[in-house]
Amino acid sequence: MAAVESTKQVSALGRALLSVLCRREATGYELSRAMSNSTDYFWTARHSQIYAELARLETAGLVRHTDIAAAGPRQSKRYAVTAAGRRSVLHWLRTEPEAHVDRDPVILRAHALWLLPPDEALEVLAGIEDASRERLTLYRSFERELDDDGQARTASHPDFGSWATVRAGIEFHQGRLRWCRDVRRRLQQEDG
Amino acid sequence: MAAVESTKQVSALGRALLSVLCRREATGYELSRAMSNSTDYFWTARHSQIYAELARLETAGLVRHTDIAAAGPRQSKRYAVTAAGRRSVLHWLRTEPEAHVDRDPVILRAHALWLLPPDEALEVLAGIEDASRERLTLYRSFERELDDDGQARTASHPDFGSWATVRAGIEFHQGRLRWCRDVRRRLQQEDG
DNA sequence: TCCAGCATGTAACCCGTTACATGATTAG
DNA sequence: CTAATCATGTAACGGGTTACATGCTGGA
Repeated sequence: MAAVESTKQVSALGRALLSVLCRREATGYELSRAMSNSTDYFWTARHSQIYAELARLETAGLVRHTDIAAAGPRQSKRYAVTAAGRRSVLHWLRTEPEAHVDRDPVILRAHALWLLPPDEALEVLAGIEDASRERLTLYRSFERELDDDGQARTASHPDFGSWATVRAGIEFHQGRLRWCRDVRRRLQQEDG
Repeated sequence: MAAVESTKQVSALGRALLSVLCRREATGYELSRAMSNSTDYFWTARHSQIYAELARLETAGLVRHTDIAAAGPRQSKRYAVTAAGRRSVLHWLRTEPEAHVDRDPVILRAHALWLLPPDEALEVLAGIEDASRERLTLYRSFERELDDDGQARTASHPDFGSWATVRAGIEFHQGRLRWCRDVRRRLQQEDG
């Protein structure tokens, strides 16, 4: 008798958690620390969501926990992917990429930018530019760390995944800066 | 006595709708046609959401409708921004840009890519690349149309806003293609 | 003493998607 | 005759954020 392989779909958050747990075992708290700041250009989630999703993954048989002693009042739960969990990640990687709708507030502003006088529009643009520059220096320092460590060059090492996401962040913000330059040029044509 | 200026915050969708209505009056149906496909790299929403949000904007006094004859059984409602609506858009444009968390499925895949053997990872990458190339040709044709029309050069013309969003889409996918190239190189280093 | 960090969890709420519902006109 | 398009709307549900709750340890 084959085990009942989760008929239910794993959510995107579930995949993100599994994908982290494929690297190393972790508690919900550790996962939430790693994912509640979006500084690593990967995936964000709050602890409230993570604890709930871990429970769901466990009933689906994709992760398993062992109780460990903890500093706080409660016991801590160390989660690990099961064989079925790893299989489900690999299966997902082999399926067609899902469509992505991005609702980016910068794009909203861009769409309404014509309503502002050019000099004010330039200010808005400068704000966007500053934010992207800041992100860029952050991601670049991450990339340097990963490159110095060397493991990110090995395609089968977890660091390769980290490098790939950080690189995507870099490329994104470089693109955004180029966009800022393009828009600025047109605004200045008008202004000058 | 000054009118009670909406104490409630306008949602992102609300701002998107106002920003379209600042260009031209429109019915809910027209708005939903314009926004239900994400082909113009601006903002997406379903009609169910749009009709509800328009009602909210109206009670907040930011838009106003006039009934018009329609093809269907119901009357159609043509919406227009009010002075307060236009003010609220301008006010928002002058506030600090909000942070954006993007949960991009491509990034999720990238993070887990090390789990696949290099040749399969290359296939995944090729799929991502194809999707971005397709988008790029679409957006480039939009940009050409806008540039041919000429109005997009005028910073105070609505087309300037369209051009800016389309340009952002182009820059985004160019960045993504560069990313694909970078990742592919590292994978091939491993492979070859 | 008081605050930060550890370590869970629950509940209320908002935003977005999917699906249900209605009914007229027009093109095939 | 049938399907698509016009043109609204409601309801159920899932994902995500914010806020509430608990209680221990270690440092300022």
